[in-house]
Amino acid sequence: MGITKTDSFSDSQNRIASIAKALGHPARVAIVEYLLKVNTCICGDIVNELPLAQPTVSQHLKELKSAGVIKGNIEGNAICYCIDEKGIEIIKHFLMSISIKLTTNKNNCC
Amino acid sequence: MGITKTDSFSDSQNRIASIAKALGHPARVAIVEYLLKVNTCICGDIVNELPLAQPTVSQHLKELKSAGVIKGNIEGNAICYCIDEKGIEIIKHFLMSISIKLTTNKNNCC
DNA sequence: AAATAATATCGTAATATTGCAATATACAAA
DNA sequence: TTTGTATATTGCAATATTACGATATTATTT
Repeated sequence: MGITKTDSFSDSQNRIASIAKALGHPARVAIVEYLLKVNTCICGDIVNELPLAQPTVSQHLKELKSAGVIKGNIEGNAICYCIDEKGIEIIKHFLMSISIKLTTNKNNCC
Repeated sequence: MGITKTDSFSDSQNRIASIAKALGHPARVAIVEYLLKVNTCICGDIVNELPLAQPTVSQHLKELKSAGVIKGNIEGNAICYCIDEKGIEIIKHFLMSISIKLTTNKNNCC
C-alpha cells in the first residue's frame, strides 16, 4: 500500500521515526554536516555545496525543517538555516539510551 | 526521478543515511525498542508484538538487518534477532558529534 | 513421512520519494 | 521601476516503500 500505519504506533515512536527518516538521505546528511562546518548562520550557499539542482535542495531543506532537524529564519534576501537542537536531542537521546541498555544488558547472545 | 544520487555523496554520508533510513519507520523503531525490552535473544515473537501482518514484519526485519541495525542467528526452528551495536554506534557517534559541536559553537544565530 | 510452527519470498496494489525544468515569489540594488 | 538574486512551488516522470495474501522454505514434532 505504501502508506505507513502511523496510528498503530506511539507518538514517541512516530517522532523518532520522522527525525530518522529526515536524516535518511545522504543529501540531507550532507546539509546537516555543512551547516555544522560553517559557524555562521548566514547559509545562503547550501545549493552550491551540493551536487543537486536548486529545487531538489529546497525540497530536502523543507523536509529537514518539517521534521525539526533544522530551522530557518528569513534574513533579508536570503534565508538563514541552522541546526535545530531539539530534533537532534530527541534522536540522540533514543540512541544513547539504546547504547546504555546494551552495555548493562551485556547482550552476548548473537 | 525517485532514485537517490548515492555516488555523489561520501561513503560516510551514505552509511549514516542508510542507518537513519532504517530507523525512519515507526514499526522499525518499535522493533528495536522491543528487542531491547526483552533481555533474552530468543525473539521468536516479534510478529505478535506488532500491529502488522507477518510478511510485513519480516520485510522490516530484513531492512533493519541489511542496514546493520540488528543481526539474526538461526536458532533451530526460530530466528534469534538482536541489536547490532556497530550500526547503532555509527549513528550515535554522528549525533553526538553534532551535539558537541553545537555546544562549542554556541549557535545563537537563529 | 506427515503435520506443525516459524520465517521468508513472491506478486501486486496503493502511496511516497527523488529529481529537475519551468515558473513563481520576495527582497535588494541600480 | 526595472534588474538581479535567492528561495519556493508546481508539475511530472522514474523509482522506492509499505502492506499483505498466497505460497515457499526450513526445522521440529508426532
